[in-house]
Amino acid sequence: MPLPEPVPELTSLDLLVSVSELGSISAAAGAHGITQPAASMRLRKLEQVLGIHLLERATTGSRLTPAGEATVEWATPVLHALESLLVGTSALHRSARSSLRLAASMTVAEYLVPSWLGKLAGERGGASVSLEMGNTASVAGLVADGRADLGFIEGARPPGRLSFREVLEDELVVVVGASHPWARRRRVLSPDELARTALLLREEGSGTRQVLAEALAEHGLEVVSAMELGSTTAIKAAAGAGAGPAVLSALAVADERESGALVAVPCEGLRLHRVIRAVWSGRLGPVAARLLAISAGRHPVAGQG
Amino acid sequence: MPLPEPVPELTSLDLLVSVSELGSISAAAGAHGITQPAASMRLRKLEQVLGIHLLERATTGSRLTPAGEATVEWATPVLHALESLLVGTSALHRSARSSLRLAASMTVAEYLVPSWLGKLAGERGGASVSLEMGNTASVAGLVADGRADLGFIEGARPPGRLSFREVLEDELVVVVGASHPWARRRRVLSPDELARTALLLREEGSGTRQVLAEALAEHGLEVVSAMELGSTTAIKAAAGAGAGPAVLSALAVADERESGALVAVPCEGLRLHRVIRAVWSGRLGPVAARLLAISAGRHPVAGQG
DNA sequence: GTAGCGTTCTAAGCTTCGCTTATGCCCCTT
DNA sequence: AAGGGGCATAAGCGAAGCTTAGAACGCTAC
Repeated sequence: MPLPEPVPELTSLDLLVSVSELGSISAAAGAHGITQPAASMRLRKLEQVLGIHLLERATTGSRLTPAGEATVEWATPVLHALESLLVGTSALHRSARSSLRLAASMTVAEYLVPSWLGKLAGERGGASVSLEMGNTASVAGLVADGRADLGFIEGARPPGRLSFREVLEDELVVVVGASHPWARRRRVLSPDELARTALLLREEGSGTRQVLAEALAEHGLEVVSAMELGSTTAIKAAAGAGAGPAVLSALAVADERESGALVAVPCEGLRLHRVIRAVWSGRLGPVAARLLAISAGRHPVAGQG
Repeated sequence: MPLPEPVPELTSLDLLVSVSELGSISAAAGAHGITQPAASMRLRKLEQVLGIHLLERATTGSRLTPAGEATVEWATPVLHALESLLVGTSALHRSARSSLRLAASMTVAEYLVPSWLGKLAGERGGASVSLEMGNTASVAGLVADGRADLGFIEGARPPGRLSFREVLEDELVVVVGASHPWARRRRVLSPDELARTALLLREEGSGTRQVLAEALAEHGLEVVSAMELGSTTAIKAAAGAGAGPAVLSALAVADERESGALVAVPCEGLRLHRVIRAVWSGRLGPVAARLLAISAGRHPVAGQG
């Protein structure tokens, strides 16, 4: 479902935030490395795109209107989320030398690493971090080979003589779109019932699917797929549209559950837990140790509520 | 602190999400109303801006690389936050006729209304909602005059014969930047101590400042301002930079507390609560009733933890 | 009161970027 | 073997955005 046009520009939203902090258009322009007329035009266009007055301009500077203040408040989470994206993608460059080389499973890399790196950057500015994604085996391999300083794996205990530490617990949850009958269901789901239902799943080989299959296998059951999709996003979109139930990591659906787009269905009698552990080899450097401490800090519980 | 250049385009991120859902560049192009070469160019540029390969192109369609999947996951919160911004700003148009006319105090309008409207839109598509912002008195006036169907006010009990209902409780919290000494403080803050400290505040007349002043007045104390700033954002930025403690609504600093940019300092003996109430006059229409139900639903507790 | 500084808008000119149309190649399917 | 879907390339056009330059306005200090 594409965005409605027209869409405000990220740089213009950022510029508006700067105006609110600095008090004048020209100061904000300077901070962004553009000229004052350019900044003025961008803000005028932003007002036009949003259809509201954002600034009260005066020859002594510019103040935000109440609508402008609200827009700044609404823009802040957009820009924060963008920063996470930039932190994550920039870590994915195969940079030659980095002060910290991470390796992580998909779930950890996608949902946890950017916020950890954000906190790390908040404390020590100039740490260049690289990130490699892979399954548990390949992450363990990178760490064992010394090609990664610190790794994060799911489920299995680390092989060999790697040091490890439990970081947090993840849990798979059954989710459906808000329009699905199960969204209003009160009874707890039984393993049997889940196995009789066609589910939205990743292709064979996905770690999440494997955990689900093993949990069902303990009851002598097998997964039935309604549709095999290529990405977590595709599964979430399909489930949200009511295409059926899906089983995903609680970390992956935290946002959608909060916004109400997806509803978790309580489920009983299945071992859908998995532990996320940090692994490393030898002695940790100072930056790696700091990241480990951040990652093992308090986290919102990924419960099934 | 401006964004680093270059910044990815929102429409390109949205396009990437569509590719991940639809499985091909040309299908995504069609969904966005642009031609296939244009979509191809945008995605190529996005890859260049982010510095990573996002797509595995083939003559049978395109699949996301692992890095592409992660990018989609990271883009999703950006786009969700953007949708909230668009919902909020579009409600601020003074539209001639709307199926629901809201009035709300700044805090409610900024931090709660967009998510309520998002949920409302999720259930009933075509409700056009308008939003007016103001202080408690003006909101009550709009509702009493029949120029708003439903209002949300803070603190005071609604005047006159308006119907009302408690929606949630808000709380003011003392926050400091992560580098401030109080961030690592263990002792609880006393009213006396708070009054002896110069604080970052809005100008006189702000509702938040008034609540703080009244709470201190109960102890015979007065607020001391270190700096008077024009917007909540400016205060948060200054506090985050370590300029001093600020006192803000828990709703306003929820994001920053989660990200660690701001730290709440426990505080004892002050009445920093305020109740947020919905107010209306006469009989509620179906859309207004639905929004009221959404607003009075469960919410994350705005505690002082 | 006047000079000066900082703020804003306007205007003109230029460059650059992005989209569309048209075309060719490749691979899978029938 | 032929057709269709999907992606890339090339050319041309149009528009959008930035910079430089100039002018008006208001506050402040002398």
